[in-house]
Amino acid sequence: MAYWLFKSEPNAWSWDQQKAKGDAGEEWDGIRNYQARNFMRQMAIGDRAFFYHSNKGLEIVGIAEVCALSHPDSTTDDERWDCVNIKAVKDMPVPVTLKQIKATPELAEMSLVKSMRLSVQPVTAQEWALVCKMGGL
DNA sequence: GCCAACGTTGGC
DNA sequence: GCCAACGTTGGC
Repeated sequence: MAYWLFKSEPNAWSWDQQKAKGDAGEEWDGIRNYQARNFMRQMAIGDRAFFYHSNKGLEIVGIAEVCALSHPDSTTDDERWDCVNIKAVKDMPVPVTLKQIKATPELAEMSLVKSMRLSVQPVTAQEWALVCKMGGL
């Protein structure tokens, strides 16, 4: 199983909205970046992902799971863009902030720090375990 | 709201 | 195929 991180502006699509969708999940559409798309194409059903609030919050607020493989993005006719669906799994008992991540040497290599603008990113097993621990899981 | 970083576009 | 211009993202 692989680990990922999805970024969303809470104004556009928040963790609460994601949770409201329940197990049905929701299409992670609107991605118009090749790197992010390529990562989504690599995802498998059951892969876990952090749900990060950008712009407002700046913290990892929950854990989601990939529940549909990469398919054409329904919000565009442009066939270049694919996306997966994700569903909320659980809240982070204690949200892990960007500030904390930046202050943690073991997490200095995270894409969140290194490639700030990438909206879908891979997370290593080590990073996953540590962030979960910091979040109280 | 500003602005730096960075990805994409398009003219040559 | 290069690179300048432009648009977008996202932290501050």
